[in-house]
Amino acid sequence: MQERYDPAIVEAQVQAFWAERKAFSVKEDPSKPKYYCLSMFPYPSGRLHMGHVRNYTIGDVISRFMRMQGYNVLQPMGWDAFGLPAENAAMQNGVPPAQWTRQNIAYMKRQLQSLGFAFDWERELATCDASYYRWNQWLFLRMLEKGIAYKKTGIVNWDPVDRTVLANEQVIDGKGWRTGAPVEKREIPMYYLRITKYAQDLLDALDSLQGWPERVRAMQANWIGRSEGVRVSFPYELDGERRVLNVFTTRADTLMGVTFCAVAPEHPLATYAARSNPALAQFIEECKRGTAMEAELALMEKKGMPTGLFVTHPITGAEIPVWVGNYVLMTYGEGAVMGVPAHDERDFHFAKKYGLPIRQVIDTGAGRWSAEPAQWDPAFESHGTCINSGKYDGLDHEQAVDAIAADLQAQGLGEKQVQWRLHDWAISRQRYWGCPIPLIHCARCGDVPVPDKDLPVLLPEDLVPDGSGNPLAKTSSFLDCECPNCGAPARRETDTMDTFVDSSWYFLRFACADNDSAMVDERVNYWMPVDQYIGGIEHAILHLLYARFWTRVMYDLGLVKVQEPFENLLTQGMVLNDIYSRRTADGRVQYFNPADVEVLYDAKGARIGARLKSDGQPVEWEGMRTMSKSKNNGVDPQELVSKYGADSVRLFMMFKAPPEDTLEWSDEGVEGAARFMRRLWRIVYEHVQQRERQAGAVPSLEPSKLTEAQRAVRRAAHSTLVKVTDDIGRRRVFNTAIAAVMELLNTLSKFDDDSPQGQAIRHEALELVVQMLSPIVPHACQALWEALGHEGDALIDRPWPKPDPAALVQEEIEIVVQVNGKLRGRVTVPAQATEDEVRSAALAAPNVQKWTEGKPIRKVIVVKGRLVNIVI
RNA sequence: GCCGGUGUGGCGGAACUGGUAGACGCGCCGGACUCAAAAUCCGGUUCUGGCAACAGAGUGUGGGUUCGAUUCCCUCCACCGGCACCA
Repeated sequence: MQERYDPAIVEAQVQAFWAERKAFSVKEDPSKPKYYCLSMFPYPSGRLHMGHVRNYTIGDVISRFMRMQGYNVLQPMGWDAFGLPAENAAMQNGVPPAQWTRQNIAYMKRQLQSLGFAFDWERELATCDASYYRWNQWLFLRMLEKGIAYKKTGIVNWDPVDRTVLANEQVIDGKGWRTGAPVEKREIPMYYLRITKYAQDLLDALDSLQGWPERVRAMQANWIGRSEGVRVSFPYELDGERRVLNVFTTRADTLMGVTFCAVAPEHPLATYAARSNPALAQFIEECKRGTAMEAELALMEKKGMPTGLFVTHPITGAEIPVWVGNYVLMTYGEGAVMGVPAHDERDFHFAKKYGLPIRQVIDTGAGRWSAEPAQWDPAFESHGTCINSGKYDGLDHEQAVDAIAADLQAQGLGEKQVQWRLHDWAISRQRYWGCPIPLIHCARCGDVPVPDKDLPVLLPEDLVPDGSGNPLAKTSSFLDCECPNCGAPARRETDTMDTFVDSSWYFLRFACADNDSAMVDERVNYWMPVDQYIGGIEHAILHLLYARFWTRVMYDLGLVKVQEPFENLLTQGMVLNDIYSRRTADGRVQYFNPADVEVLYDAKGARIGARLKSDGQPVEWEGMRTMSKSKNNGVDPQELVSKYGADSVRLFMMFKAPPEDTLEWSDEGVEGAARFMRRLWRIVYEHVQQRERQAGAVPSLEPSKLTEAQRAVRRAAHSTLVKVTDDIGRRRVFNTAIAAVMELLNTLSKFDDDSPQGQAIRHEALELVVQMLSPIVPHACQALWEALGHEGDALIDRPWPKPDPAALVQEEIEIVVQVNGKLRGRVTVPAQATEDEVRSAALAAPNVQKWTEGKPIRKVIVVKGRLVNIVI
C-alpha cells in the first residue's frame, strides 16, 4: 500500500481490475431478484457536462448499492444520437453528422469510463445505428396498420430564404436564426401518432405511479389536461347556408350571460370575414406574427376586432356579435369561445375595453349587482345560483349545466363533452439527421409503406447539410425508388422522425440490444419495468409521457408485458455555479470563469467581494445559475478528474446536496472532498502499518471483554451502518450518509487505543467504512479493501454488511429535561428505566430544581428514550 | 397570469413520525509543526450579554393548534422552476 493517496494510480489500477474481471457485464439470472437502474442517456454533444456527471453518479451509487444487496443489477448506457446539433456542427465545419456524432461518442465514452461508472458496455446502443432505428421504422409500420399513426397537415415555421423548416428554437423574435428573414407559417402534410387515444389511460395510471415525485405527476396531469364541459353551437347563416359556430365551455351555467363570441385569428370564420375587411385582415396578420402561446404573453393586452358577423344564441335566439380575439387559441377546443364578461375575468376586461354589455347571471353569494361593477373581483368567477336566466333561475352550477346541456342536446345544438389539452404527437421532421420514415410516394398508389423485408430504410451517412433544406430531398440515390405495389418509379419520403421517438423505447432495447431479428425478446420481460429511472426534471413531461405512450402501444401489440415503463423516478436537480462579471468601458458585460476569481472574506468568514486573480481588480458577483457558455461559468469534468480523481468528484457531487435539489458548485467543496479522501487513506494506511509492524494477524474481537470506551466506538460503527443503509437504500439521500461516515471517521481518529481489542475494533470499523463508501467512491474503496487484507477480492461482489445487534445495545441513555418547553438540563438513566424512574431523575436534576423550586408542578410529560417536559 | 417548489449560522446543508435547532462539510479565527510557506494536525465558530457558570433571542412575515412547532393549519412576502391566455 502506498503511503500517499494518488487517485490517478489507484483509479487506473482498479479500472483495470474491473475490466479484467468483466465486473460490470450482466446476464439474465432467474435465480436472483433483478434490479434495472437506468439513467437518461445523453445526447453526444462532444463532452460530458457536470449535469451528466451528477446524473450518472446517482445511478451508479444506487446500482452498486443494490448489487451489494444481492440484486442482479442492469445498468446500461447508450447514446441519443440523432438531432439538430450534429447538423449545425456539419454546417460549421463541413463534417458529416454521422462522423461528428461517432467521434463525440468515442470521446464521451472514455470520459464515462474514467469516472468508473459500472455500466454494462456490452449493451451499448446508439439511436443513429440502423440496428436500432430499423425498429422505429418497423413499429411505425405497425402503428400505421393499427391506425395509431396517420397523416394530416400541420403548421411549421418556414424560412423563405433558406427554403427550410425551422425548429421553434431556431426562430428568434419571429425571424430565422441564420437568415434573419421573417418566418412564415406553412401548412404541410405530416405524420401523427394518436396519443390522444391513450389520454384517459395515461391520466388514470398516474395514480399508480407512487414511486414518482408528486410534482411530475401533477405536471403530466396538467399537460394531458382533461376538462369536462359542454359543446355549445351558435347557429348562423352564411351565403344562404345554415351553419353553426361551436364553442367549448366548462361554464355552461353562464350561457344566459353570453354577450359576444370570440374566435381565434386562424378560425375559418375570421378568415372569411377578413376577405372583405382589410383592417381585420391586418389585425389577424398581426396576431399570427406575434409569438403566441408563450407564458409571458399571459400578461399581454387582450385585443380584438369585430368580424361584423353575428350568430344566434341557441336558447334565447338573441343576436350575438362575433369578434376575433388575440387570446383565443386555435389549437384548443373549437378555436372559439363564448364571452361571458360578468363571470370570466378575461371576458370582463375584453368587454370593458370594447364597450360590450356585461350581464350578471350568477348570484355568487355576494348578491345581485345594482349597477355594473367598474373593477373585476375574483369572486365573480365563483360558482353560485342562476339569476336573470329565465327557467334556469335558482339552479346551482351542476343543475344548470345539466339542464342547459339537456336542452341544447334536444335541439341538436350541443352536448356534454370531455376536452383534452393533449394533442396528437407530430413526428415528422423535415431534417436529415434522423430516422427515415419508411414510406414511398407513388403517383398511382399514393403513400405506400415500405415492406418489412426492405427494412431498414438506411439513412445515407455521407451527406453534409448546408442549411437550405433537407439534403435527403436532393440525393437521388435515396430519393428514387420503385413503388413496392406496382413497380413504377416512385419517391421516398424524406422526412425523418422526431428524436423523441428514439428515446421512447431505448430502455426496452437495452435488454436485448444484440437481437437483429426482433425489436424485443423474452429478456425484456425479465428486466422490465425499470426499477429506478434517473434524469433531469426538464424531461418531466414530453419524454416521460411519450415513453409511457409508446410502451402502451407495444403492450397492445403483445410485444411487452408492462404498460408503465418506469417504476420509480428520481429527478435530479441542476448544477449551478457562480457568475462573475465586469462592465467594460464600452458598456458591454464581460464574464469571468469562477476558477479565475478569488473570493474575499472578512474576519468572520463572510463574503465581502471578489477579484480577478490575474489583475487583482474587483469583479461583480451575479448570483448562481446553471452552467453555461454564455455566462462563462462552466466546469469541465475532465479537468477535475485529472486534478482530484474521479472519486473526489463523485464524493463532492453526492455530498454537497440531496439529489433532487439544485447543487451549487464550489471549488473549495471539491478540495474538501479530496481532503477527506486523503484522510481516509491515511487512517487506513496507519492502521495497516501498525499491523505490519506487529507482523501478526488482526486480533479477534471479543465483544464481552470490551471497555466502555471500546463499546462506544463499536456502537458508533454499527449505528453508522444502520443509518447509511437506510439513507442510501430507502431515503435515497447520500449527503447524510456521507456525513455519518465522516462523523464515524472523526470518532476513529480520536480513538487511540492500541490494545489488541482496540485494534480489532478499529479494523472492523475501517472495513465497514470502506464497504459503506464503496458505492460512492468505488476506486479508493477497492484499493483500501485489498490493503485491509482482502487481496484480489472484488468489493463490488461482497454482500452489503449487516450490523451486529449486540453492538447497538446501549446500557445508559441521556434524557433531555425541559421546563415549560425550554431546555434546562440532561440526565443519564439506564436504557430500560421505567417512566417513573425517568420522571424522578428528571425532577431531581439540579438545574431543573432551580426552575421548579417553590412552584406547583402541573404536569410532567415523559417521551420514552427522549425527553421529559415539566409544566409548571 | 396559472401550476409546482423552496425560504434554517458568513455559505452548502442536517434535524426521517410534532420532542436537544444548526449534524457533516466549506469559509473564517486561534494554536502546533516549519527558517518560512504549502500540506497536515489540534481547538474554536448562530446572535446578544457575561471571565465563566449561565441567561435571553433565534428556522422569510404575522397569527393559530399543542405541554412542546423548522416540522401541522391560515395570512402575507421573497426567490427559483415549469407552462398552457385552456374557455
